[in-house]
Amino acid sequence: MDTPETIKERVADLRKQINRHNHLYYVLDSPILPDAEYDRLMQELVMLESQYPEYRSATSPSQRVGGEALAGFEQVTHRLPMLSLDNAFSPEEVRRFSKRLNDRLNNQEERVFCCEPKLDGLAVSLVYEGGKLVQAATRGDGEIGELITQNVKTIRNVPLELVGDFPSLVEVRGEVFMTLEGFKKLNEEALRNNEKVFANPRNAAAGSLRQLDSKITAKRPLSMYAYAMGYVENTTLAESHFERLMQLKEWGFAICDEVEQKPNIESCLAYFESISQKRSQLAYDIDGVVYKIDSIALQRTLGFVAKAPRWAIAHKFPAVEEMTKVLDVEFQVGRTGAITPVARLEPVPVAGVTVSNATLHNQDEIARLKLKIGDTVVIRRAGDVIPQVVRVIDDYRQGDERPILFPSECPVCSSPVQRIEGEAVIRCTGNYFCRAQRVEGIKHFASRKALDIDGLGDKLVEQLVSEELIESPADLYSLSLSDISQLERMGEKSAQNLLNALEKSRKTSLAKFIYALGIREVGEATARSLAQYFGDLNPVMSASSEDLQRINDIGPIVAQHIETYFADCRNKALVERLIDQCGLTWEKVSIENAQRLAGLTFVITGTLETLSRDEMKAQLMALGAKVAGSVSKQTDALIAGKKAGSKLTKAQSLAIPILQETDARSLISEPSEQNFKRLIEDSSKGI
DNA sequence: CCGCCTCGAGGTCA
DNA sequence: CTCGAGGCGG
Repeated sequence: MDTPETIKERVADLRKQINRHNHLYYVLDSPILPDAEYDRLMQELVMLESQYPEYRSATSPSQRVGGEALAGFEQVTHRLPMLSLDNAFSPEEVRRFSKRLNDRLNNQEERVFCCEPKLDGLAVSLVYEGGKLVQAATRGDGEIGELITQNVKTIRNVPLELVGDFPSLVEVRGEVFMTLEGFKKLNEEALRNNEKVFANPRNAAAGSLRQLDSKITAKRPLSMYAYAMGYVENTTLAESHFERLMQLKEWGFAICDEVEQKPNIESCLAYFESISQKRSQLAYDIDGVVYKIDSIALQRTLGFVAKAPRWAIAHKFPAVEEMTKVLDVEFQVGRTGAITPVARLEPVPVAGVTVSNATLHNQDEIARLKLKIGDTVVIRRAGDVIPQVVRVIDDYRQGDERPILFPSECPVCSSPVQRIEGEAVIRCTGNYFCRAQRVEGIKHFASRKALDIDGLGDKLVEQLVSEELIESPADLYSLSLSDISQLERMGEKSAQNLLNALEKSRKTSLAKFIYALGIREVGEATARSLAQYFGDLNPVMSASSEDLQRINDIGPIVAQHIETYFADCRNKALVERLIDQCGLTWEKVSIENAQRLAGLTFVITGTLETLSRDEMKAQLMALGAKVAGSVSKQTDALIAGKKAGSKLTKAQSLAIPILQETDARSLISEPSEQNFKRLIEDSSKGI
């Protein structure tokens, strides 16, 4: 008899069996059950769950066959940003990386590294609460990604539930990829069904994860290897990266077999050689190897630069080179008026993609290459993606090649071009009168890293400008439904979508707003520094070049660009209009950061080496911390530089934790209570 | 820069 | 139904 109890038990039993066989098959690679039997178990489970909804579960292995299609992907903010890695293309660069580490750590000891192949797939972030997979997201821009939970659940070697001694909350990062065998089979089947084939395994994997219907994803041969932990709560973790990977393995994740610990940088280079040898026999595509400082404590000390950890580097394989012909060279005008030559190439496949364009950067580059139109050239895809002309093959010259003539006036607005002494680029002097510069400025304003206005792509901006509906970013906000829908290929639906996106973009952050203005040399990182240092726009606008240079990483040139920008009344008018009329707003300082160190009180003493006490104070206060003048029982930690005096003695007598300058900097680059506690613990051990 | 997915526009056809 | 734009990821 099928009593509720027996059904419940059967469901639990099926899940247990399927999970076990999944693990044996996809993680341990040693199946003990025929596929047909596995399928039968799965079918029975799916059937029972559909018949008895009360026994359904978000982490049941039946999730692996996919579920309801979504209307679209939601966005999610990563608890810790997903950073990228610095690249090295030669042993020399790797050794320089090692030297940088040692210099920063102030000693020349050998360091243990964890080495792992760099899989050519896509990074994902998986969040487990109470051991259950509750969220999976793409990397996105590093801060905000897209929720692809139901798609990731179909990946067979991703555990839906963790086993063993796992933390109550853990974010795991890994690479989703397609094995070469899986890719081949998928394309063979596509060919049989007269569907289009995928260009390469990476794109096939990326495309599979972007399916709104997870039932399609479930049919794609995807795998994932975990390579790091992100945010973790409530557990003791190993103090070595390698050991942490082993912990991940214990919790049920697949880890790449080739991961190894190496005692020093030279053995990392030997590892690179051995992986290079093995590369063609591996079951998946890789584009290099990654070296990470193995000690988590050292990782913490080293911290991060703007978008990458200081303690890791990707050692990439040399790019594949191919030969093709330069059909023509065109000139593009960028946002700052820079005129860039672009080579139109005879399309040629390079490492799985067809290349038909390559930037030539500037006049010097063309002179260096001695390039002419009609030349046969060697091209490669440099560092991941951007095609590059490497050299001209002189032997293939026919004699009918034409020289590349640089324009003396802007190809768009016919203003004279200018080459500033010491700069490689030529620039259009038309500035605001140049349509191309205005268009590029608006594109930049709307771009993902700036105000992120969905649906406002290149073509649309060009249309809006050429129809004279807008000439500055501020004009975007006065567009009406009828303005937009009169355009080619813009129906009411698209127009309304754009209006909604514009409305949404009004709420932004100070850093994004500053970045969106498109001030020369002010990229994302600089914009963030400015926002964090000044906390509001007015002080940035009125800051002198000297004021600006007090910020780390802002030198005289960047400072001058910023000062010049805000000195121009047209720019001031634009900013004013954006805020007063268009209604752009942002939270005072970024609240998120402002609260990170809220409630902590520091005292700074002694001479700091890398920045002044005032700067350290400003940085800590920007993160919400208090900085007091004298040590008392209320002080959470004393930051002691060189030649610290009475404050140090007093802190010691009150048993107040003492942080070194490097600790404080680590705290600023990773501002969290958790990190603060760790630093305090580490420092107390040191005493 | 390129490949992939998705969506909307606008055509064709019923 | 087809086409092209837009968004995304590396």
